Amino acid sequence: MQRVIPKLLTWYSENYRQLPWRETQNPYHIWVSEIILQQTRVDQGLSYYFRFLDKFPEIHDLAQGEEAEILKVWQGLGYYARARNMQKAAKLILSQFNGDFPTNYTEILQLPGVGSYTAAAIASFAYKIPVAAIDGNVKRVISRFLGIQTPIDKMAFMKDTQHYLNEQIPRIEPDIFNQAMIELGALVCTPTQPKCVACPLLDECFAARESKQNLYPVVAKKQKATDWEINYALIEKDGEILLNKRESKGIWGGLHEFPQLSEKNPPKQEEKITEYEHKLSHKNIKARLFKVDSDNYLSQENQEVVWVKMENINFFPMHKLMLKFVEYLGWK
DNA sequence: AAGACGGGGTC
DNA sequence: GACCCAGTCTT
Repeated sequence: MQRVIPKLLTWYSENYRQLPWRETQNPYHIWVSEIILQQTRVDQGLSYYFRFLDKFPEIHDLAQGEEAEILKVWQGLGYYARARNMQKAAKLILSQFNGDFPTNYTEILQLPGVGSYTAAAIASFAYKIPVAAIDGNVKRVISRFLGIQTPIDKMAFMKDTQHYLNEQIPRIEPDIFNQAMIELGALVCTPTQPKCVACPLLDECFAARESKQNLYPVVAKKQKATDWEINYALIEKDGEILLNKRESKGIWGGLHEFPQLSEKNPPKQEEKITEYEHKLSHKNIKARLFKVDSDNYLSQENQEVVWVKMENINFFPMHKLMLKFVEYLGWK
């Protein structure tokens, strides 16, 4: 693609979005932005970026923060392992790198929560290291540009594309090349109705030449959501309610929610307060909230419960489903 | 190699 | 309702 790279870079210089993490070479700031933006749209992540850096201005602050404090900043963004991993990584940077952000691809890749894309993004954006950052945007661009039949979610596609782009990426300003490829996928080479007339790669694009833009990228997997029913218990006593902190691994790890009912405390339909359906990419949840008398509630195993004054409930990090209940109860 | 992991925008 | 977003980790 050497012939179209100059056009790509010119297109980028004339069309890029001005974003706060593009105004800095601070590796910590860039790292924060890249983690937030994993599987997350720019519009959705933008306010979190500012709040996160406001709360944790330096790596040091992140390493020493309370986990609940970090999850509270992350509340509502999803994929909460990202937040927990960031603190692990911050601690690792203090202990293994003397508090300085690692400066090469291999070391950056060692950080928890940092995979091949994020390591390449940080290495190129912060240190101008010529390694291709391949996210969903870039995969789509390359899939169409070369007309690749291998599904983009297969390892072979990533491997081949990494090799291909690592050879194509300019040694001068590799960061701009990566930004340009990502931006092209986000603004022009979009999943549906790509704006090919505005594309700097049009002349050499396989899909455009064959009018097969809609046949690429090829995708193998289609994730199907499974059903999940949750029965929560509203247990109140002396102006306090019971909250459970979820275990750190798995869904909503480390977040707080009402205790869940089970065989030991079966739900009574007549005590139902309200119910919500909550959709995740991998789960269709039907959640009900029951009023449970604190005297009749039997303590359950594997629960880390705490009594909380109602007016303090919002100090605890909670998931979106839980927030629906809190809002319904008028506590938010 | 496949599944788990959130929430939200778009068509 | 399906797709997919500046993906990574676990099994």
